[in-house]
Amino acid sequence: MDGYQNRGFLLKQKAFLKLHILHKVEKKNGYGLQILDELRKEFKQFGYSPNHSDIYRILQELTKEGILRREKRLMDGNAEFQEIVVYHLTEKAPEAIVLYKKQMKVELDRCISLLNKTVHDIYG
Amino acid sequence: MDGYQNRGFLLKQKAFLKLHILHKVEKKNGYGLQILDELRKEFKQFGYSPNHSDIYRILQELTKEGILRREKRLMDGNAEFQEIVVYHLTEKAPEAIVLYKKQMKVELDRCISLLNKTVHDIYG
DNA sequence: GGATGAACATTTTGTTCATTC
DNA sequence: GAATGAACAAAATGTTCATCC
Repeated sequence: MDGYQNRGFLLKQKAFLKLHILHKVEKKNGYGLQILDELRKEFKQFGYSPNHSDIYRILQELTKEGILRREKRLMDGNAEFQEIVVYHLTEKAPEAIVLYKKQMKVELDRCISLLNKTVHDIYG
Repeated sequence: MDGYQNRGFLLKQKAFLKLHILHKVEKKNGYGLQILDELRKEFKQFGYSPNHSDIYRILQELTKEGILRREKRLMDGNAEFQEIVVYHLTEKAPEAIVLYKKQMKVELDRCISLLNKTVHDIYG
C-alpha cells in the first residue's frame, strides 16, 4: 500500500474511507454495497453519505495492492442468483494494515489539531 | 456570500481559507501575499502550506460578493514603486461575516466530530 | 525579487450509464 | 430491485506562465 502522503490540507476522502473499509473487513468479510450501507449508517448523523463508486474504487485498489482478495459468492438465502463479491484479508494484509493505521492516526490527529486550532483562534 | 453548503465529507479548503482570511482582514487590512505568509506561518506546525492562487482566488471572490473592497497602494517604505492591493471590509461585511462564521462553526464542529468518531472507533 | 493575476494541468470526487441476476 | 463496475462529468486544487515595478 502506498504510504499515505499529503503535505496539504485535510485528509482526502479516499484515505479516510480506505481506513474505515480496512477496519471493517478486518472485523468481518463483506461485499461492496453492504460495506457502503454500514458506513452510511455510521456517518449519517454527521451528514456524510459516501457514494458507491468511491467504495468500489477503493476495494479494487486494495485488491490490486494485494491487501484484499475477492471471492465471488451467491447471496445467502436468496432465491435469485444474485452474485456478490466478498472481500477477505490476504496474508500480507495484517502487516500492511498496522502500518496504514499508524500513519493514519498521525494524519487524523494532525487534521483534528488544525480544525481545533481554527475553532480556538476564531471563536475564542 | 453564498451560504456554505456541503452535504459531504470534510469541509473544503476554500471555505476554510475564506474563514481565516475574513478573520484576518477583520483584524487588520492586508494584501495578498502578506495574508498568505501569515497563514503559512500559522499552519506551518500542521504541515499545511496553502498556495498563492487559492488566496487570490478567494480575495477576488469576496470582492465580487461585496464583502471586501480593493485599494491599490504603494508598498510602504519601498524605494521602488511596488504596487499592492490592500483589502478592506465593506459596509455589508460585518453582517455577512457574522453569518458565515456561524455557519462555519457548525461545519467545523461537524468535521471535528467525524474525525474524533473515527479515532475513537478505530483506535479505541 | 516581490506582488498580482491568469492560464493551464491534474487530482479528486460525484453522477450517470451498462450489465447481470 | 440489488449488485458491480465502467465511463463520464464536474469540482477542487495545484503548478506554471505573464506582467509589472
